[in-house]
Amino acid sequence: MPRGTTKRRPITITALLDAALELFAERGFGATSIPDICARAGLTKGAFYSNFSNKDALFLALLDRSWERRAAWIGRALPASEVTARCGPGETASLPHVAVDRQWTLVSTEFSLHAIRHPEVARLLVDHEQRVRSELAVLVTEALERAGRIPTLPIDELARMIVAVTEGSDIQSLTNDAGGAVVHAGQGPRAVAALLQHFTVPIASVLPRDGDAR
Amino acid sequence: MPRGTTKRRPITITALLDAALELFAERGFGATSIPDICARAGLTKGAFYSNFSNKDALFLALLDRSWERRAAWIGRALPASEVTARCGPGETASLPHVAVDRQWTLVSTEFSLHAIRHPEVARLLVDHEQRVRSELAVLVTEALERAGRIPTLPIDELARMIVAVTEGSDIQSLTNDAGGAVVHAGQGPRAVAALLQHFTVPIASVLPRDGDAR
DNA sequence: TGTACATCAGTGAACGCGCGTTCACTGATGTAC
DNA sequence: TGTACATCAGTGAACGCGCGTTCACTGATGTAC
Repeated sequence: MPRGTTKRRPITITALLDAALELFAERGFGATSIPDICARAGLTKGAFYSNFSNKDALFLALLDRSWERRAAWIGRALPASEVTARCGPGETASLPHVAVDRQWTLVSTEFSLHAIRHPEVARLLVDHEQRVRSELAVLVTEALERAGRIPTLPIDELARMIVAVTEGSDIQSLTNDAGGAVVHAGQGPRAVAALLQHFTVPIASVLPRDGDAR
Repeated sequence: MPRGTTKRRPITITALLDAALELFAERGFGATSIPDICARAGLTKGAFYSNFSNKDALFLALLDRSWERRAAWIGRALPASEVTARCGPGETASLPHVAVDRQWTLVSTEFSLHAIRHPEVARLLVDHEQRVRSELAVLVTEALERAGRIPTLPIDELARMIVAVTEGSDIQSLTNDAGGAVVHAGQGPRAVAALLQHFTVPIASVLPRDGDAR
């Protein structure tokens, strides 16, 4: 007599989430119906209601799953910033061009709009963003250390600005090249570089030099 | 025998656009139905179809009207930037806190998502953003002149970054304070200040000084 | 200014369709022995 | 390993509702004289 979850259930859930992610990116959350999602997943509507109470619940489940994947976003954003931290003024022009993740940008922006309109979702999102910023803060600090610089404001605030400028310029890039397959990050990395430089100082200007009296 | 537009029509159109703007901000474009809009405007569905062919057409008309109002956004963003341009490094902490326009941020972000998904709308949006950046460029240039600085990259690219960082941090601020009535712009102005400082130099370092030989 | 009348703009009933949701059912899954 | 069977997970038909859209109509608007 089966009690716990059977092996079929996670397969069904994955199929539904995959289908929903595709459709939310293609058409948007509001323009996607439950029958649409089931058809794309190759399942019936009953399968949907057996796993989620409604479209909002699926949205939250998708949000949960997507958050794990956002770690990849940080990995993508950081190499560019790292290059930057080593650069002097005026040398930031040749940053590597990072491709924008169209699907993630569309869906996460829609998540944000949804959160702004539903305070109980916003609380979840704020918690998540805090976790992402913590991870980002570690990576930024390491990159700055290697470049011999330290931040002049709380690292969390710096991370906040980096996230804001990246998301803003990702949307801008997608609008500018709405039809194209591969979209590049436009001015984003350059602006991040400017932030990293402006809100840090060389470590030498803070630490006592060799031979300094104490 | 009336031929042109009667005086009733613009009143009806304004009522429909006002209602749509409110509802799109409250619930989002996809979650707002045509009957919703008509009810809020105090009109019947026939009035809607007498003026617009469908919800997309109304969306474009609203976009058109909202663009005029975005001039106000520039006026709101600039004073903060202007203060900044006068500041030296480390003095950017006390920037005035600008309130975020919740309705505009929500609707314009949804416009952007809509444009990314519909290339023919994206073309309209790109044209508009270009016009906004031109206006912004003039204002930024003036502010920098008063501060005795000149940009080290094309002014349009600088304007692009300012728009990206402002929009990104507006959304972030709204998420962080989703319930509140008045939302402040968070790290946005500070990041703009950093950009203005990083991508400009004092005019004195470029112009020949008094007494320099030619 | 006033009246007659042509045209316009919004009304409200009607329609068919697809949505969200429910539920009796059946085949799949896993357990006990 | 094999069989019997209890439970689970997805099926698919059914439902009522509200959506988008149409259209004959009527009161409002503006013109001609």
